[in-house]
Amino acid sequence: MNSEKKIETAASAGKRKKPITAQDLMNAAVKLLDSHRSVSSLSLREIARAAGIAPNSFYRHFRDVDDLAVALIDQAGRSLRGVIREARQRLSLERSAIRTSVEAFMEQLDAEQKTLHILLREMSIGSPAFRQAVDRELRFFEDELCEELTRMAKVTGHATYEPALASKAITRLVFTMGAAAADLPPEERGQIIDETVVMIKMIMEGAQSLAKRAAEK
Amino acid sequence: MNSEKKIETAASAGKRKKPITAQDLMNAAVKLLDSHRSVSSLSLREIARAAGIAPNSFYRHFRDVDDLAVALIDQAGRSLRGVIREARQRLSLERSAIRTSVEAFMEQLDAEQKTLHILLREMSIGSPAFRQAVDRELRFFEDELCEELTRMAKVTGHATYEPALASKAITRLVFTMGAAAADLPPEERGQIIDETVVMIKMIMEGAQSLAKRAAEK
DNA sequence: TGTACATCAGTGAACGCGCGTTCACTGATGTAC
DNA sequence: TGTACATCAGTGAACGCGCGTTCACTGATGTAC
Repeated sequence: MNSEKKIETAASAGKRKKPITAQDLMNAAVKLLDSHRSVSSLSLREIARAAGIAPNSFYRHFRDVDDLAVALIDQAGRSLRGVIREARQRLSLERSAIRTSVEAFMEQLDAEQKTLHILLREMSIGSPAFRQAVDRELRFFEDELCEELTRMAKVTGHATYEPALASKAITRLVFTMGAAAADLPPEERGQIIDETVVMIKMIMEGAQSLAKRAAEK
Repeated sequence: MNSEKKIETAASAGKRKKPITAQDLMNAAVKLLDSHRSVSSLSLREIARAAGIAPNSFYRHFRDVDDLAVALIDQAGRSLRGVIREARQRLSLERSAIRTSVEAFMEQLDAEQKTLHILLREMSIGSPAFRQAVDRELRFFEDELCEELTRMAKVTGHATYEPALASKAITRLVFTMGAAAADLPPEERGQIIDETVVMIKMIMEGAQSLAKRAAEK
C-alpha cells in the first residue's frame, strides 16, 4: 500500500516527466468545450492545465490553439466518414435506409471523441483554416449522398429532381438537427431522429415528385 | 476652418465627456464580430475601445459582455419579425410566395445592424441566456410559418403533411442557407437564394404529396 | 427667471490575474559503432 | 554487450501585456422652489 501510493504519487504529481500525446491535448480541449464554449474562447494554458502538462509543452504538439482546432475538425471528418461507412454496412437489412443512416449519424455524436458535435456547433465560426476544414467535410458528405441518390434512382426508377440540391438540403438539415440533438439528453434524441427522418422523406418525396412533373411536360 | 477644426477636435478627442448609447456599444460589438469572431471572444475593453469610451463606462449600459450579447439577439429577433412582416406585405403581388420570402430574409442579412447574421452564426454557442434567446426567435419563426402553411392549405386545397415538421424543416434550412449566404459576396447571394427556393419547394411538394398518400389509404 | 440640488454618464488610475511566448534546462529513449 | 551521442518531450522561471473590475471623481442636464 505504501509502495502503491508512492507509485501513484510519482505518476500523477510526477517527479520530472510525463509522456503526453497530441490526442491527449485534443481530448482535454474537447472536454473543456463540453458546455457550449467556443473553441476560440479556449486558452492555451487552460488546455495544457487540463491535460496536465506545462503551458510551454503545448508547443511540442501544436503551433497554437487554432492549429489544434483544425486537427479537431479533421478528426470530426474521420468521424463523419465513419458514419457513412457504418450506414452502408447496416443498409443491406430490411429497415428504412433513411432511418438507419440518421441513427448512425446521431450515434456518432456520442462517439468517444465528440468532435462531430464541435463541427456541427462551430460551422460558421472560427479562423479561415477552421471553416475551410468544415466546408471540406460538408461537401464530402453532400457528394457522397448525391452519388447514393442517383444510384438509387437507377435501381428504383424514381428519378430525383436536382439531386445535388436535394443532397445539399438533406445534409444541411441533418447537420442542424444533429446540432440540436447533441445538446439534448439521450431520451429526447429519439424524437429528433423521428423528426429528421420525416423531414428527409419530405425532401426525397418532393424531389421525386418534381422530377416526374418535369418529365411530363 | 480654424474654428471648425477646433469643434471637430473637441467632439472626437473630447476634453471631458461624450454621450454614448447602448446601441452604439452594440454596433461597435457587431463591427468587431464582422470577420468570423465569436461573441464570446470579444473583450469588454475591446468593445469600449471600439465605441470610444473608457472601459469602465461600459457598465453604465450592460452588466457584462454576455448581457450585451443577449441584447444583440433580441435585436436580431426584431429583425426577424421585420422579415416576416415585409414578406407578408410583398406577398399580394403575383410573384412566388416562397421566392419573395426568401429574398426578404436574405436582404435582412445586410440590414443596418447585422444582428440576424450573428444569430445565424452563433445559434448553438454561447451562454444559456444567449441560446435561450435564440431558441425563442427560432420557434417564433417556425410557428408563424406553420400558421401560414395551414392557412394556405385551406385556400388552395393542398393539405400539408405534418405542417409543424415541414415548417421546422424549412426554418432550419433557411437559417443554415442564410448563414452560408451571409459570408458570401453579394453577387453570389443570388445562387444561394435560388437554391433555397428550390429546396423549400421540394419540402412543400413532398409534404403535400405525403398528405395525399396518407389521405388515400 | 435664478438658484440649489439630485441624477447620471462619463473619467483616469490602480489592482491583481491569467495570458502567450521565450529561454536555457533536463533526462529518458533510440541509434551507431 | 557497452559506450557515446543525438533527439525529443518534457520542465520552471520570467517577460510584458491586456484583461475585468473597483474606486473616488467630474461636470452636464433636468427638476423643485
